[in-house]
Amino acid sequence: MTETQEKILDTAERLIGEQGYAATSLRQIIAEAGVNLAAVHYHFGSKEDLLDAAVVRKAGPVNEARIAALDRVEQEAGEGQLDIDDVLDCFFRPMADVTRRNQKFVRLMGRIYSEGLMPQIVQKHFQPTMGRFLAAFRRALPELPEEELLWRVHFMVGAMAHTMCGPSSLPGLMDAPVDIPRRIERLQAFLSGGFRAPIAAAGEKK
Amino acid sequence: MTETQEKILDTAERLIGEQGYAATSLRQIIAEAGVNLAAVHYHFGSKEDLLDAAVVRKAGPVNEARIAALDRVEQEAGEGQLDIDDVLDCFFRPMADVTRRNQKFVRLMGRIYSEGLMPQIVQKHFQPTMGRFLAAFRRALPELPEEELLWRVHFMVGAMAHTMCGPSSLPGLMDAPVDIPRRIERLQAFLSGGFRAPIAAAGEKK
DNA sequence: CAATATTTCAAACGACTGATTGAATCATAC
DNA sequence: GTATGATTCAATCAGTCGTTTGAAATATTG
Repeated sequence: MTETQEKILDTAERLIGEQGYAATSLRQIIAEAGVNLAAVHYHFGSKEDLLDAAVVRKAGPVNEARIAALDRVEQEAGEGQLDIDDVLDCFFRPMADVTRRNQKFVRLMGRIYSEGLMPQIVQKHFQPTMGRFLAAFRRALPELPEEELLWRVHFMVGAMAHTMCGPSSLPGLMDAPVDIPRRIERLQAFLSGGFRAPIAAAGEKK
Repeated sequence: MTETQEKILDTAERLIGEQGYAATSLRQIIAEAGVNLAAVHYHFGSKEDLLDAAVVRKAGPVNEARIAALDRVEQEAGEGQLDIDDVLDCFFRPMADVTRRNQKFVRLMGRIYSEGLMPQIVQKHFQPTMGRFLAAFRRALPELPEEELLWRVHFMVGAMAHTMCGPSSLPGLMDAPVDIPRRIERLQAFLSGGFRAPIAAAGEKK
């Protein structure tokens, strides 16, 4: 990994995280990175491959740490039931850890999910981890029907993506200090309550 | 409101909702709407103003219905405490209602929030309603510190935006029938549990 | 019908997009 | 020291972007 490649990846990670993929041009990236335009295509091939490289560089270690933590928790549990808070912890703690060193990547991840324009990237880099965690959620919440479980994981991803993307648009949070690990703690507690909630009755009219 | 204007707004609502604002070009909109390119600028002024018009057209009635529902619930409660489920119902039921007639707008709303590139639009059209609901959430959850409450509302918006944006990327939900009102019921139950959850201890190390 | 106002149209504007080229520069190895 | 490969560079490609223009077409009014 040359210095040029790292400068490109760092800048792409930051700018795409802040502005989105479609709204960020290669020329803006290379200008702020201080490299030549052709270097992007020489090292990465295309704009889409650049995003892929930026994601895989950071997502790989995070997902490995998630799986490792889940392995540990599942081993401790043996045949018994899993605790939903432990599963959530396995999922969010590695993200909080990497965030302590670098706030930019988690915003890129939020964009990836929110923008939703690159399902193949989500598929390639996050789906295997998601599969493992879906199984863990099932074990932690065996009374939840499969479809309800999938939706609740979907809600979790949405809340996470929006939370990681940037400062809140709510008046009181705009100028709050950006303490993302604390944010993740709050999110985790909120999601824990959500996962434990009773299922909505279908078609209730009040 | 001429037929041309409606065709433009309908198509913009659909395409921007599906693809995002930056990724959708005016030429794609006018091609699918079957109108001339200049008509967009003649009727709306600019691309940004077009988005604004598409939002205000549908968001206005939804937010009015939300406020009306909240008025009713608050009147019934008198001086007493509000029920969080009632407040959530005031917020989500008008959205579910409009969704039963038109699924496109709620996806556009999701995009607006997710893309986060137009804080001024969110500010202009959603902030007044949000202010009323923040006060209601405070009354329903008086034991929650202000900052925690703001974050939980933020999580709610994120889960909502992601859920409204489109089909889930989770394997089991990709080909599920798109029953958005049912989706909203599930989301509401999930959020109810989240809002009631105990607050996370700060900096817990497990 | 004539006159006025509103709306539509094809054409073009300059700026910007992602991508490509071939020569220049650098590093490494013989 | 020179040959070889890897990397950087300015210049340019064809295409698209949002926006503007002025003339044609349509609708409205007197």
